[in-house]
Parts: sequence; structure tokens; C-alpha cells
Amino acid sequence: MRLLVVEDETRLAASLRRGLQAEGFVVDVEATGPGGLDAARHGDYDAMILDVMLPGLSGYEVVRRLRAEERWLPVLMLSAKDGEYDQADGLDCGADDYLTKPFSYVVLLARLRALLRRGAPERPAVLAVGDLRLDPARRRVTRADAEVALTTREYALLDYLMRRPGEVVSKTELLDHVWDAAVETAPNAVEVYVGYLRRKIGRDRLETVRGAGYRLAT
Amino acid sequence: MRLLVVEDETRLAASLRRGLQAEGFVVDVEATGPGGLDAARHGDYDAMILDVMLPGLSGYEVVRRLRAEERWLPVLMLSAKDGEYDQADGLDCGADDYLTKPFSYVVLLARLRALLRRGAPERPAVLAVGDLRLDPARRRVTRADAEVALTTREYALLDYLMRRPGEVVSKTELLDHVWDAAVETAPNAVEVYVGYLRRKIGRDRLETVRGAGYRLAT
DNA sequence: AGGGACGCTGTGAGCGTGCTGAGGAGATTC
DNA sequence: GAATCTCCTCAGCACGCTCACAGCGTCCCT
Repeated sequence: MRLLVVEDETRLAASLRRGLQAEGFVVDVEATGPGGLDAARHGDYDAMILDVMLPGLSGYEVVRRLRAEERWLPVLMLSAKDGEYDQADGLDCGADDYLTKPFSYVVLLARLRALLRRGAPERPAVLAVGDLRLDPARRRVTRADAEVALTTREYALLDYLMRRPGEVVSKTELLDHVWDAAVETAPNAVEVYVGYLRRKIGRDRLETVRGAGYRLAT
Repeated sequence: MRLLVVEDETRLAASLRRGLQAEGFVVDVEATGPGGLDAARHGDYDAMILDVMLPGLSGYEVVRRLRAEERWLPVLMLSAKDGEYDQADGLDCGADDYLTKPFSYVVLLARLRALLRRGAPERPAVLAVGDLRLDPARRRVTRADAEVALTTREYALLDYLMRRPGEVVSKTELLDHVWDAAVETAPNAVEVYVGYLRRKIGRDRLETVRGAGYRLAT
């Protein structure tokens, strides 16, 4: 999952990056309104965390322009203001959720997950495909009720695939969303991790579609 | 837009009904957990506003059961609690948004609109010609509901033809679009692959127009 | 009916794509 | 500082897809 964080307070930005990366997200940070807008336009992110007070262009304005261009990526707004009308303004100009600073990290994560779930075609709190279950809140995976131990990368890969069951997902797409796009990673890494996953969740769960990508059997 | 409000405090329920109706929504109110669950199952609502503290069945439980039944209508939870973990729990058990009492009516409306805006996620349409179906996202082809296994090239060829059903497509055009235009490929390759396709999707599906090209029978 | 152009298909070589085991680099733990 | 874990690269291997080739069948025109 790729996230865009637009925040000009460098300490908060760094802390968000660290925390979200630890959860397995791929995180890019922009510090200005125009920079964030540009990144959102071209970056192919799964969601965006956006401060209201930004140099160059306010968060409100960034969302408004994105929506005007028919870009619908989920946007979670952050603001120091907490008057109710400010909140309503943020939502009405196109944001999907709103948090006031100071906010709790746990709440941020929960709302972010809710947001990502909402954007997906189906949005169970626990993802389930066959006897495979993945609980994003607890970061736990079970297969026929037996727990499966996964590393961060394996988990992120399975998470991404389970949000698109039955669909073919290309190696490039996986590299963009599960790996860090800034780092050049060989496509072979995907093959290697698909191999690891197959050993843990069952060989036939994860089909190879030659020349196209991988598909999680439904 | 039809809304379901599940709330047992009659004064709050009445006020919500009045306010939302004034905004043009059609509003039904249920006062108990089981009643709300039942209404959500059968009512065909566009969204649901759900209190956590309910007689009979808690709001958490109602959402969890709905999601377990694969019902994905947007749910906005209301609660008097405001501990951060409660909020996280509500979202993780399947709600899409969360408000704590007392809440401002303006905020409620804004969040509701944000929720409704995230309607059905667009999914690339499935191409269908006769009993032949091609799903680009799943990269899957079925003929009379039976899956047809295709190689990359066969799939690309069928994809191109199915986007032009009934039209005559020349071999040159196919070489340009389905094969790599930069690489010089013999026109015979097209004939070979048309042959393969015919064996898999049915001989009469793919007509030869001598001297002009091929046509997918509609 | 005959000839020529066009299209079809079986065969097989070449190579692209994906899988795997081994191992090095970096982070973390004891 | 050693042991462990995780991530990722590399090289070798195997499968099966792709396509050229050649021979035959089919269609159309005279």
C-alpha cells in the first residue's frame, strides 16, 4: 500500500513516515501544497494524509483541485483547528475523513484502515479468501484457523493480493505498491516472495498468469 | 437516498429524522439492535446511521453481522464513548466512520455526504459477445460459464477482437496492435493464432473474410 | 475445369519467463 | 561480538510459449 503524506512540520512528518512504514506501508512525504498536489496527480497512491496548513497551497485547495480533476484517492485531512465548521468544510470540499491535532496514533491508523477498506471493492474488517483470513487490525493471518507467521514483506504482499482476490496483479504493480517505488527493485524479488508465500499459505493458492502477473485463487 | 437510523433515544432519533428529511433524504428509524439489523438486511438503504448502545444487540455486533453476510452498505457509527480504543474498535469491526456524542449536526451531514460519495468503485467492464465473456481485471475468459485457458498472445488477440465485435480487423492491424509493431512478424503468425483461438472458443466464432481480415461473430 | 492466390495447420527450434537454492548485506537481539 | 532474522541479488535450470517454415486445402476467377 502506497501512502502520500503531505505535512510541513518535519518532526511530525518524520514520525508519521516511521510509524506507517513499520506497519508495512510504502510512504512518500511532501512538504508543500503544490508539491503534494503534483505527487498525488502522478504518484498512483492508495491514500493520502494531508495537512490543512501548508505553504503554497492549503490542504482544502489541494483536495478541491484533485476532485475537480476526477481523482478519487481517499484523503485523510489533518488540522490544528477544531471548530466544527472547519471540519465540515474539509469534508465538503472532498476529503474523506478528518482528524484534529493533536491526534492519537492509534486512531489515525484505525481511520486510515477504514478509509482503505472503503476504497476497495469490498470492505470487510477481516479479509477472507477461502480458508485464509487476514486481520489488518491485528496484523494476523490464519489458514484453516492455524496462525501463519509472516515477515513484514510477506504480509504486505499477501495483504495487497487479498484486497484484489481473483484479479491478476502484475509484478510492476506489486513493486509499486508493496515495495518502495523510490528504490529500484528487481522483479525477481516478487517471484522470490511469491515463492515464500506459497510455502506458507499453500502452493495452489497463488496462481501464476504467465506474462501478466499473479492471481489469488478465490 | 434512503437512510436507516438506528437509535433508541427517541428525542435524538426524532431530531435526526427531521433534520435529514429536511435535506431530502428518505429516513426510516429503528430503535433496537435486532430491529436495525433486520431493516438493514431487507431495506435496500444507501447508508446507515447506527448507535453503539442499543437494546438487544450492540451497534458493534450489528455491523459485524452485516459484514459477515457480505452486506457493504456504508455505516456511520454514533457513540457516547470517546476513548480512542473504542473508536478504533468500531472502525475495525466494519464501520466506515465514527462520531462521538455530542456531535454537531453540520459535521454529521458532512461525514454522511462523504460516505455516500464513495459509492460503487468502478470496475472495468466485462466484455461480452454471445456466451463469450472476457474480464480484463481478472484476465479470465469464459465460454458458456466454462473457463477457457489462454496464453498471453491468444488472450491479447481475443481482447482486441472483442473490443470490435462484428467489425472486420485486418492482419496488418492485428500485427500492429497485438504484436509488437517494432518487430517484423510474418502475417502467418496471425493465422496461426486465429487457429489456436478457434480451437478454444469455437470454430464458428471467428470468421475469415478472405482478403480483408477476421471478424468476431456477434 | 484449371490455375493461382490466399489461408490453415503440424512440426520443431529458440528463447523468454518464472522458479529455486545459495549467499551476502544490513538490522536486531542477546 | 556472535547469532539470528529479514531482505534482496544472482545464477542456473526447466517449462512451455512463440513463431518460422513448408506442405496442403480452399476459394475465386477466368
